[in-house]
Amino acid sequence: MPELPEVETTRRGIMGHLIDQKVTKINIHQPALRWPVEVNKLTKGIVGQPFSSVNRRGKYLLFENSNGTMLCHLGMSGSMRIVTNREPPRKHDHIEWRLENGAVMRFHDPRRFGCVLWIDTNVEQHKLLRDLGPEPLSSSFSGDYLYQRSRTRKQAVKTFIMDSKIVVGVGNIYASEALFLAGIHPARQAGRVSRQRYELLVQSIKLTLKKSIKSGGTTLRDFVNSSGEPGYFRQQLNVYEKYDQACVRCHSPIKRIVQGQRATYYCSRCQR
DNA sequence: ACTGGATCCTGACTGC
DNA sequence: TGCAGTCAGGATCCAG
Repeated sequence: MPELPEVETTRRGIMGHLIDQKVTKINIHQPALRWPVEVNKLTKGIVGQPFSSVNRRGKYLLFENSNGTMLCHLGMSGSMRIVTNREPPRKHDHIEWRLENGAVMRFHDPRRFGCVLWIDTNVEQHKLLRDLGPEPLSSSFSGDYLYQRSRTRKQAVKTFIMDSKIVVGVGNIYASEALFLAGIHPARQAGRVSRQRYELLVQSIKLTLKKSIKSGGTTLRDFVNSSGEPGYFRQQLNVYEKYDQACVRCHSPIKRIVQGQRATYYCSRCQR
């Protein structure tokens, strides 16, 4: 489910409810997530403390308090909601955090590809974060950067930009969408894209992500924000899940291929 | 160093 | 109705 815009939408939605509110209790109904939740460690780290900030690195959410950092990933089907303490938990609400003002945050994740970890060492050096590429909306993510990193790569440009060691946060939807905007064929070898076209691709990635954040992200099946509402960027998608439909630019039918076990959508006339 | 494939899991949907 | 097969916003791990 969530790519960078959906995670950022979640972060903005939950942040105001959490800051300076002590966590009074944590209930872990299902610890078997992507990695087992370390119940004692996590409980000890967060109960009795308020979170001082909620940050994002790529698709990871980082909840900081004076003891350390709680790191969450929403995986494919995860969402984080703020509800009242009277709302009954739903199926697949695996973890809940109770706050002193009565609000409750719940982590919902049917497929359980997400994770919730407690880190009491330097977060930036954590195994899951230390090798991550730049943030796509930062100035260090430039056409020149992608051009330099790609020179030795024979991999397809689509899987290349989805590699979090290259750049974080570009998932399956936005990779297809950005390549369409930039007019680059998704199967083109990363090492055979010109500097000028990488410049355009970087602009397209930034634009696509920014516009999606403005719309509250993309809901295909089940993404909801912290208030339980869907995102509305789906209406602005040009190619994703548009197989056989007319390209908005040239009207030829949108193609679908599979790359790295993921569906890719593109226009064979507009993208070379 | 780099690449592709298998893998974790549940649910929605399709076709027989 | 039921059952099998396919497909999903991710990304680690491992073999080659």
